Amino acid sequence: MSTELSKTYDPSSVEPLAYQTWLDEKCFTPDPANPGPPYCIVIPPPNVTGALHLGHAINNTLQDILTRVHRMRGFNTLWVPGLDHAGIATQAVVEKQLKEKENKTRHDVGREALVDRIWTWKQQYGDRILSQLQRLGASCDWSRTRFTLDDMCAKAVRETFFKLFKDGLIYRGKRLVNWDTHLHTSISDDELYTEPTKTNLWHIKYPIVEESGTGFQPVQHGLQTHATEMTIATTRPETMLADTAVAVHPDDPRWNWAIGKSVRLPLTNRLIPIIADPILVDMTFGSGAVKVTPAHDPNDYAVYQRHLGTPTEIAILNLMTHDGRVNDAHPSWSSYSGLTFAAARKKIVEDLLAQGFMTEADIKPHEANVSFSDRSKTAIQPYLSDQWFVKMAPLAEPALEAVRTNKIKFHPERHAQQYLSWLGEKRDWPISRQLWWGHRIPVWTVRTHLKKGYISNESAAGLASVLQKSSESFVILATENGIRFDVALYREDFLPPHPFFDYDGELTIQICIRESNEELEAELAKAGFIQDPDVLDTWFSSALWPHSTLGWPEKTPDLAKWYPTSVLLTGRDIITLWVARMVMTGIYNMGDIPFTDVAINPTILDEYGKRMSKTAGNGVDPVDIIDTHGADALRLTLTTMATETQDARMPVKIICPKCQTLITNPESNKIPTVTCPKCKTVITRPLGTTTGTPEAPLGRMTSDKFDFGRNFCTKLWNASRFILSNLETTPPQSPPTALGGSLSLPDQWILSRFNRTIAEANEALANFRFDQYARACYTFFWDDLCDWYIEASKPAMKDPARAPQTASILAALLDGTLRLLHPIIPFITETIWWRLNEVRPTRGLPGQLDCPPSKRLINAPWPAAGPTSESAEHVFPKLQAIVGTIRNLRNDYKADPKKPVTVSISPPGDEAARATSDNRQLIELLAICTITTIQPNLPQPANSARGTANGNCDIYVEGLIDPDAEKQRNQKRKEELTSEIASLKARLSNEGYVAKAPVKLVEQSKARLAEAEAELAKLG
RNA sequence: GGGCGAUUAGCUCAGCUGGCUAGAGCGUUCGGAUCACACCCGAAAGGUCAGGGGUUCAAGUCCCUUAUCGCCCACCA
Repeated sequence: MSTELSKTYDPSSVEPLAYQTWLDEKCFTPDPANPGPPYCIVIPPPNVTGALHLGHAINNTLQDILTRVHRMRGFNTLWVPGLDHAGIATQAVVEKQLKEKENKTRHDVGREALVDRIWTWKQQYGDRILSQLQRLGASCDWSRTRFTLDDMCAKAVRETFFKLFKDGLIYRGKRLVNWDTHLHTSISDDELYTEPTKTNLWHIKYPIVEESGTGFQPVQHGLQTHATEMTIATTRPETMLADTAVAVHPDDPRWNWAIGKSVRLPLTNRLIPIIADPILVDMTFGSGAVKVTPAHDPNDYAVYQRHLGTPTEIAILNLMTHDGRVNDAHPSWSSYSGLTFAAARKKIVEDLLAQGFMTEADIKPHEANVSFSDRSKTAIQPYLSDQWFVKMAPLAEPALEAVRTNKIKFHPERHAQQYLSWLGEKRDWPISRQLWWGHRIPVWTVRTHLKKGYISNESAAGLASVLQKSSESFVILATENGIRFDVALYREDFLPPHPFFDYDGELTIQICIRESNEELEAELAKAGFIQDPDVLDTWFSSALWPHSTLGWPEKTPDLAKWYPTSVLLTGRDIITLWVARMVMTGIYNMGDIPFTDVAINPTILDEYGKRMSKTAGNGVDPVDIIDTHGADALRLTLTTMATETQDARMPVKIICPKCQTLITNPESNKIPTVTCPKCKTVITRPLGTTTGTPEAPLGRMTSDKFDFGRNFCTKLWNASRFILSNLETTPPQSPPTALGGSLSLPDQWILSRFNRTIAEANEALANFRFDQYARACYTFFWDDLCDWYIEASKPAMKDPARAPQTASILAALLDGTLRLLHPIIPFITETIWWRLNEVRPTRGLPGQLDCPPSKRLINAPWPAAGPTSESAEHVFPKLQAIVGTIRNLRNDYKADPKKPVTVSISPPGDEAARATSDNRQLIELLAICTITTIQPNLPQPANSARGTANGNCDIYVEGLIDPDAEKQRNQKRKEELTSEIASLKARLSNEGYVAKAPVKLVEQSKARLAEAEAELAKLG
């Protein structure tokens, strides 16, 4: 097969071949036994909710860059790919689809069937995601692909849960969840939307009474007569039935005298205390008195928790049934029980009015933000429920320490703040979810009665037999009255005379089983134990990702080699949810941090400034871009966008599938189709998981931002073709590139620039400044190599004496450029490399680029930075400026583009004159001119146009006679110089400047002033 | 309300620890089918660095403040 490069660059013919070659040769699959220091990245596992968008593309491109760079640097490099089951989100999309297509709820199909359907979905989108990553060029080790629900991860999840349970870090507690009273399910915050809703603010009078038990006497306070009732304002009057306190601000003179007294709750006759709570109550809002309904309002629940265990502890009453009606838990609610909350509100308002606790004037229109369920579109209710929690304090402390002591570093650093402040709160982590898609909580529970000395009833007797069978595979926890009854121990201790067996009374017994064990579970079921129906928060499994993917809890060679991993690359939105938790579980399970660096990549926004997201449906499929621009172009463009700022905006257009017209993408994602303005085709918008129909084909997206990358790749392709064609016709110098003292100025300059670029790339990569890395390579290749060195090499290549060495340098530079760029644009560089290997198998730079080169670029060593030449980098730009000045004059005077002009040059001194003379040919070629004289202090020839390069080198172009143009030029130049002189003079006459600024700067200013004045004098 | 960030050329963005003529790509204008490349080459125009204060010999860069926008978190009885 020929590796010859086609005349035009076509990514679609290059990319699949290169990728397949890497796969075939197992370039991505490392062996832990191989030499080389470990380098490992674990992918932030994409959710299987849908396909990847450009946000994922940038994240994965950057990971691939680090992976490829380190592979080239000789590290034993592993990039672990994988997927996240994304509990709530995935179940939600499948349930939504079920509803739309079959009008069924999950209860209609049942747990097992729903989970099967979700697996089907996972298969479809999981495969899609992996193929997207491959199109992108990700050099992941696909043989190690993980999924957060696979057996390996499940084992890690079970082990971690068991460990936490055993250590007493998992407990059962109450929590307010968002309850969908229509679907009878709790839903996540993500599935809520709030809408300003017109409602009322009801002002209800609560009579104040002396402390409970002393009768309902209106309050007299000292000599002053205080109010005998409190007016509280509420948007939800129906919840008053479950009020358990009224809160006021302790500093509020209107009410603080009443703290410790009570109110008689209207309609129920219950006495509830007046308490002080400076956090809940805003003195400036409303009446300054707030009703507290802990079971039905998140803020009020927080009040309940704050006062728990203090003298002002308050009660908590749940008013609601699971379908959103008033329950019958309290006798005083009897006239309302069974009513929906809406109906109860109506009746309560009527009753309050009738009984004089409120007048019509106390009902005022109000607009409030009401939360609705995205799925059922009904108002959600806060609902008190039992949940599992992880205690954070013991886990958080070492995780905080790891970042405080710089064992883990964030890039950019500022993101550590978010991590530290969130973890610092140490709020317990609710880990149970009322879902079916996820890791089932491995706890079996029974409520039973124990009698002293023996387990009394049948189910508990069954327990005894279960216990006999099991080894160290379970932990028992027995609780009563919300207090942990400490009997949690291993089996060998779990025998009489353990205090457990002396307990007499009702007990809730929880058994956590370490590993999946069907036999044991069957025994438990027989003994009346029921497995918890809930599943774990999806973050519970992803928190283990860096060690679970490497095989933990088994002691695998992978784990030994690659844990801790090296860098975690992710978006800033999950620093708390994910990064912090990985650090905690990593330290807890492994005794060591999961990674040493956390690099945060920018968030990709759409053209309207909204975050690209799967659920929002404004994501752009990277494959769309790969099809229009190529994967390398996509990668390069994204890499240059990876700056330290946090956002990157991405304007996109929809391509009309019929006429290819580019259509502006509408902002609202509620618009499902667009119409092509040209051919009037109706197009389905590519929103998340939408697919086209025959009537409305799916549009695809593109963006001209990626022209940047495509143009660069084309340029690289063409320049390579040029260099290769030169190499084909020039005999190789042996040994490869003996770069002796015969180097010309351009040779020295370009090699120096090359070495500087390597150093810049290294530094940028060390700082995770991917944009700087890409730009350093871009500038070197295009501006220096193509625009100057290749042009300068053209005459050299025609000179038989100089051609072999020039060719060797070109070969080395192409080789080095390909190595430097490979991590960013792997496909095209690999393809060119193959051809270069054929055309010039021996090449290199001693000590920098190895020779013979490796067969595949992906395995080629990263270039070592060589010496730079200060003098070459000082002198060559002066020649560039001379060329620039001549070109400028040619343009300004409209010289015939093909005809050389006659030029004389007056450099500022003998040394400059020599350097100019030495490179006369180069200047003549690049500026299309013939140089007649190079001499300091040259008077201006007659009929010549004048320009200045480097501030002090006069250049005269003869034969360009255009008095008007000259006048205009001179005038403009005079103005520039005059203003520059004025500002320099002002600066130099500033005593503070001359006294305090560095001497070097002052000298420079003086020199520049002299130059400018001299030039102005010449202009007359 | 708390936190983070942004505001620099028409657009999208660089500009590190303050240093003297603020850069790039695209777009625009002018010129160019030259034997690597028109997805190209050469040249040019275009910016009181969001507004206002302050520190300093010197501010796009540091500090304060105002405005607008974005994201994350907490969300107002």
